[in-house]
Amino acid sequence: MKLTSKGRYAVMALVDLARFDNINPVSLRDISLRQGISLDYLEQIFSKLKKDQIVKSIRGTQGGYVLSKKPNEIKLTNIFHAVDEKVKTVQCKKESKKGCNGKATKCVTHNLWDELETHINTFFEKKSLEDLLKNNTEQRA
Amino acid sequence: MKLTSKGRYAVMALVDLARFDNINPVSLRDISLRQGISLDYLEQIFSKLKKDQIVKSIRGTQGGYVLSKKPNEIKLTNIFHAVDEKVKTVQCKKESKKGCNGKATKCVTHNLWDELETHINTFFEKKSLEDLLKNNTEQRA
DNA sequence: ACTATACTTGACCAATTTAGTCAGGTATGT
DNA sequence: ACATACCTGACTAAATTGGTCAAGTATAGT
Ligand code: FES
Ligand code: FES
Repeated sequence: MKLTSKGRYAVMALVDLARFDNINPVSLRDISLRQGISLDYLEQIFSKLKKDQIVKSIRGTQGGYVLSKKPNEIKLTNIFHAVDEKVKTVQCKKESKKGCNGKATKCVTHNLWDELETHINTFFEKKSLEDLLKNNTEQRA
Repeated sequence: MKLTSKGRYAVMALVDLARFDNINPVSLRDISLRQGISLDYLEQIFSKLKKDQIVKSIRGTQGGYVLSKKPNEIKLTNIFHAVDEKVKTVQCKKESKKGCNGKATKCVTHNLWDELETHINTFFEKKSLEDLLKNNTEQRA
């Protein structure tokens, strides 16, 4: 089970954005430089974040991105959903009654993986961008 | 974040084994048929489980595999460790002081991913094979 | 009006990982 | 002897990841 860079980068970038967008929009170039993430890759990520209305874009010189909501309203769940970083523990179709290897019934471990998925998602639903900002300033103090 | 088949199959196979090894060793062929997992793939998995002393093997006709420990002593952690299904949320080296993109310090989200990793591992440390057996017989009742 | 900045879109790709298969072995109970 | 079933290592097709590249479009400042 591993977290992909896309998910990790999305959160890194948004924390960066949240810290610097107080006055002006933040350009992806700045985030790219500060966080060491490829600019081209960031553009892909932000187009998805925009589609889910987590950020707003301002074009032109001095343009950039701004958060659409307050940091405490942006949960990790929302971010991950936007960039298609989903937790997937089972292989069987969720809706179907069929099991994972084409069996007629759900396999012996199906419930376990469901529990696991819930367990992980709970974490993502609790954590907001604000939590991360707090954590970060505490560290610097 | 997704669970690989190897990890899922390992647990499925061990639950199956735990349910049927009361009297005789269980052959991989039986597990393969019951669980719908490729025999060749199961062999790879069981060689790892054996290396970590989760199962014992008995060769020859009427041979097969047996659990080395009681179901309540086998945690998911042990199983996953054996088959190299590890939880990996950060890209940076754990021991190194350096961050994930070659930066001099840990990135703004490092602590978060660490927390996440702990959160997931806690689940794996709590759950034992026995829990799964119980769950399964309850379902059948 | 021009230009630099910065968002926008879509195609493309190399490297890695996954989820196996295949081909041979070796040990052992009957 | 022979069938069963473990054992070992090499190999591979397909998917995923983590990007790059190219060609735009919109806007602020001069
Ligand atoms: S995981 Fe859903 S049936 Fe096996
Ligand atoms: S995840 Fe460890 S430094 Fe970024």
